[in-house]
Amino acid sequence: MAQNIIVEKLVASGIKPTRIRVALATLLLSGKDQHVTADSVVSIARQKGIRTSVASVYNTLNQFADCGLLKRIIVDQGPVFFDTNTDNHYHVYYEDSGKLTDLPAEALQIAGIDEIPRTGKITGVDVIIRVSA
Amino acid sequence: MAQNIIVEKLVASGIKPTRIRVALATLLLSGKDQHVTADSVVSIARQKGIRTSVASVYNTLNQFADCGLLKRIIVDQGPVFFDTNTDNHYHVYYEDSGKLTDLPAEALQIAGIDEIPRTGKITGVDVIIRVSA
DNA sequence: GTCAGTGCAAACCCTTTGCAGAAAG
DNA sequence: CTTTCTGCAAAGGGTTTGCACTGAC
Repeated sequence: MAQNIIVEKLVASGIKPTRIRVALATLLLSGKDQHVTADSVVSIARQKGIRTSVASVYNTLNQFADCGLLKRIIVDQGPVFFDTNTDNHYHVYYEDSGKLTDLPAEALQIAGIDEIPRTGKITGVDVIIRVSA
Repeated sequence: MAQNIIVEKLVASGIKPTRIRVALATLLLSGKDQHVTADSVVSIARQKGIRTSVASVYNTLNQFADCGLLKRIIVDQGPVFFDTNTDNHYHVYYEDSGKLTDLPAEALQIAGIDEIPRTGKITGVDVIIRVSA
């Protein structure tokens, strides 16, 4: 079991590895990249027999996102997506289906970011390519 | 009065120029670029003595956005921003204050968009630079 | 007189919060 | 024991919807 690796990952991020946190981290952080919503995580978790609640899933996802284990992606006024791929990359959003796909950082070359007039430091560069039929 | 220019602009966009639509279009489309929310439009309108409702403001803003007179900008799970600048351009979002500022298209050079693997056509490229203190 | 447009309130979706019970050390 | 975590239900913010009324041709 890679359970101990998951636990280590949580501890390394400053998160106490409780039952729910380990369970959700196992679902989300040990497989391949995926885009989930709070709702979809509740479904997936229950399907796997993990007894939990909406509130706890939100708590956990927000914690994971705040400490960098997940990335929040906002595409519309609907639910927030959480991306298990935390590398620098971009997104393609299919407006018709609501599906979201990754775009590796190499797919786009963006120049000029450092020259942007601003006060404060850049905490993220979100790029969403919207596509429809 | 530039009222007739506003009416022409609505008609040209396929929108029947009713009382509320002309009033809001006058507020939004005749001055300089601004970022508004449904809520802020209700306030501004009432301040100017325009009697209207939340529902009508949403209806109107959504219509304007759907026909290209306004641009929707989604920055977080809060209210949707409507941008009166419909030119191709990007945004800087100040996470601490919730303020949004424009970034002219020339500020960033983005290469590779046309080569993105996709099905369907690109309806928008949203770029948000997130900044915090 | 017809039909779109408007306003109000209720409904809606997603998310957060308050609080009591459970679990962990 | 104490403290944090969890789950439920209720509240919250933003947006949309249902429906009756208004108003323009």
